[in-house]
Amino acid sequence: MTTRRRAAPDATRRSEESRRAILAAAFDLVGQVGYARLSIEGIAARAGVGKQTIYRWWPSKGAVLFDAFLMLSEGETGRPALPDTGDLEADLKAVLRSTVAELNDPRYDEPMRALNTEILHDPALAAAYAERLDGPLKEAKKERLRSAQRAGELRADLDLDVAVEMVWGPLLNRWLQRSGPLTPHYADSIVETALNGLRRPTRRRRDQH
Amino acid sequence: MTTRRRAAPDATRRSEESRRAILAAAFDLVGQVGYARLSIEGIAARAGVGKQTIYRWWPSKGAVLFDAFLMLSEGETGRPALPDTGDLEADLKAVLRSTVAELNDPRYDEPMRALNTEILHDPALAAAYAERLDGPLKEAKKERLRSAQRAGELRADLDLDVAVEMVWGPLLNRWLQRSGPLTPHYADSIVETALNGLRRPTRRRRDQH
Amino acid sequence: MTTRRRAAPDATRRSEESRRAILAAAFDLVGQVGYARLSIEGIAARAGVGKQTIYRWWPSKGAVLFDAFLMLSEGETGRPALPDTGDLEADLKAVLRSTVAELNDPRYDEPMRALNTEILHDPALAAAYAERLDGPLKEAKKERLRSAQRAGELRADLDLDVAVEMVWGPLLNRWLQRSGPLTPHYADSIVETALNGLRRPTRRRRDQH
Amino acid sequence: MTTRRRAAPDATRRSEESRRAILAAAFDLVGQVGYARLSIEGIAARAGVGKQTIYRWWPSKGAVLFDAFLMLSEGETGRPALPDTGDLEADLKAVLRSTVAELNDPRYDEPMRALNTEILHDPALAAAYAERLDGPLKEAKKERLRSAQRAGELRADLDLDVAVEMVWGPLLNRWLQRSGPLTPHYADSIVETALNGLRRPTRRRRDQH
DNA sequence: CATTAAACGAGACGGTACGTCTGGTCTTCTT
DNA sequence: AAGAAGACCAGACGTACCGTCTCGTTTAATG
Repeated sequence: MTTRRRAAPDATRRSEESRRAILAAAFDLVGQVGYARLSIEGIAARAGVGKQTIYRWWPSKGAVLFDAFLMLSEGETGRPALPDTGDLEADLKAVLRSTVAELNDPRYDEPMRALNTEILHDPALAAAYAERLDGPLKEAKKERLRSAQRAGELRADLDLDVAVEMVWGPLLNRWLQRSGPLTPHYADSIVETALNGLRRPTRRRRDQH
Repeated sequence: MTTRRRAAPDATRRSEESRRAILAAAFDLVGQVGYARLSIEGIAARAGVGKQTIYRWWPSKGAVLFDAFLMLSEGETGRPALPDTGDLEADLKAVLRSTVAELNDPRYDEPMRALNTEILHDPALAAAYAERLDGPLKEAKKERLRSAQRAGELRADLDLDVAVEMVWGPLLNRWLQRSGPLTPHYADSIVETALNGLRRPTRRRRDQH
Repeated sequence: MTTRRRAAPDATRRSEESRRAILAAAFDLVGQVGYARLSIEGIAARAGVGKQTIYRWWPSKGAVLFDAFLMLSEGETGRPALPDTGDLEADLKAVLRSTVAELNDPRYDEPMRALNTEILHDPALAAAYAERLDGPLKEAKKERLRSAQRAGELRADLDLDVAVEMVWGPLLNRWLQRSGPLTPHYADSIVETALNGLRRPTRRRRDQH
Repeated sequence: MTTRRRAAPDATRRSEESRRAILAAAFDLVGQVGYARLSIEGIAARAGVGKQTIYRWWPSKGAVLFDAFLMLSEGETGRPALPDTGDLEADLKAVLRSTVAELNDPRYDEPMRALNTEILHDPALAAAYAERLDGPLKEAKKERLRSAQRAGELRADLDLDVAVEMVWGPLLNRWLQRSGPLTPHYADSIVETALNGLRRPTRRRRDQH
């Protein structure tokens, strides 16, 4: 379905070169000056492009940024997968530790905060994010959990969406709100707590075996 | 948030009336026009106040908004506490269900998103938030968990900070990123999963008793 | 006005239909939106023509407008001539009165002002105007004066160019600068003043005869 | 009568420094880049002024230019007067010759063409021009003619407005339309022709004395 | 008649300037 | 001295056109 605004630009004539320059400029700039000072004018100037070329193809600053992330993620070949050594706990700890490292890297921190700012206020962008950027990643996470489920490591009746959020939600939240330090130990702690639960294990009845 | 520039304004002469008008205007406006279109000019005009009066007492738009929330929260007397019926699971479910309801209320949704936007980009504001707004609430949450811990409901070796994040992190994250619907059932699901953990319970050894 | 750039376009293939549509659109538009808001894009759109077709055949907006006037004037057959009843004063008054009427007609006023704007700033266009649009008309004016000169009505040593300017200059100037009302009485007044001169007639010496 | 748009700027707070800088910049720029390329942005940049400061006080580019001319003309002390040696013809020739020189000076040519362009299209500006810039000058011209009239040099029944236009109209018109060269000889020719008229003098009857 | 090269409509492109809006500073007058 | 008011410099906003440059698609002269 081709929803069109105004005079529907002709995508077949679109300049691929300009598109890439714009996305690269947007990503670079957001890392340099932060999201608040990121401007369409700045992107256009840095990309060597007319402003109209941005306005013609993107509805908002956030949409440009989103596509910039999309371009990066599409650079990665194939669909993502989490390591599966058979030891779920170790695998999750490894993944969360690397996520922690990434979030502590200022090269990724600022752009990702910028993207999250837009998602926060733009439901359409949030949907696009959920589908195109986070989607494949989340599927990989669920797939890893499903594998562990089949191996009998996880409860059979788990809601995998909730399970994924239980592992990654605390981490992302602490990052977004800066409510605490992001350390490898914290990553481990999340995994252990999520896997074991908060509840004190109760004694099993004797005849259970 | 009375960060000061230059020749420190004399707080004793500060107009309490203007201060309240500004904070009220900020809160009203952010709910009406959204965060992106919230402007200092708009707040000043709505509050019937000169722009300089805002710049004199607050360093940024976010700081005004923060103080607006602070004013609201200080309306609530005493320090907050979670219900404690002795049944942790039921209590948490009740609290999360009411949080879900609040987040679904458009009157709170937009202003709270606005506040989170600022926190996202301003570490100083994030610290202030952690200390003055979220702090007391988080303490209440931890207190409820501590109580359950004392009652033997929770593991003794729990890191309560992580435990709190395990319960509220998924919820806040789903809200911020709009990555799924916020339903009462979802609230319940979080609580159950967090308490029980993801792991399939292993059989206890017989000699445990 | 077929000034050419680059690889001279092949005039034999030129679309007469497009040319007429462009000139008509230009004339219509300048009357509707005024000269300041007349744009090549607007002309092209109104004429149902690509912009390049205009840029291919005309060097400037003014050149298009000039050709539009030229097209109109060439609609009039043969070369123009002023009435010659033998009474110069009456003939000039009649002509100036009709010119006054034309200049007061909003249908002609705006387009002619537009043309004069361009002439004001573009010497090449001024030359083209002098040669192709105003030229024949001026020749007709001079011819009428020459006829009167032959009849002994006018001084033998008159510079006819100056004489023509003496009659039409004041009128055009008042119109361009809106420095006064354009009335039939004004037309008469110009003719009388120009013919008789400003100077008070001196008494002739007796021996002149 | 204080016609106001929007929120009526408070003229008492107006920055005289900015005003002068803007007018000077406008005059300089129009002489350098011509009227077509004169832009509000350019004026603001050259004047070291925010664009809004121009938009706040002037309705159009032409109005700025007009005020720039006005500032210049008000530099001249007192009200203008034409020379009056008692010999009208000589005085007029001197004045027209100096006008011719001025119009041939590129320093004045371009700015004055620019002003005339605006007058051409903006009746309000034309009225302001007639009243404030051209007005005093025209009054001086009429005064000189009136003096000659009193001295018996000119007809008693002359319409002085028409008379003035008869002398200066041809010159201005030839300048605006570039319909011929502006030479000292041309200046003389106009004066002579205007004074003597086009008509061949008729013999006086003998009994006139 | 098919070929073919130019003109054509369409419109994307890098740009410039528009007129508006807001940010943050400074000044003036009032309370 | 603080506050309301608002002018100021600065600069981004989103739009309109500029003049150039492809794109296919007519269309007219030629081989």
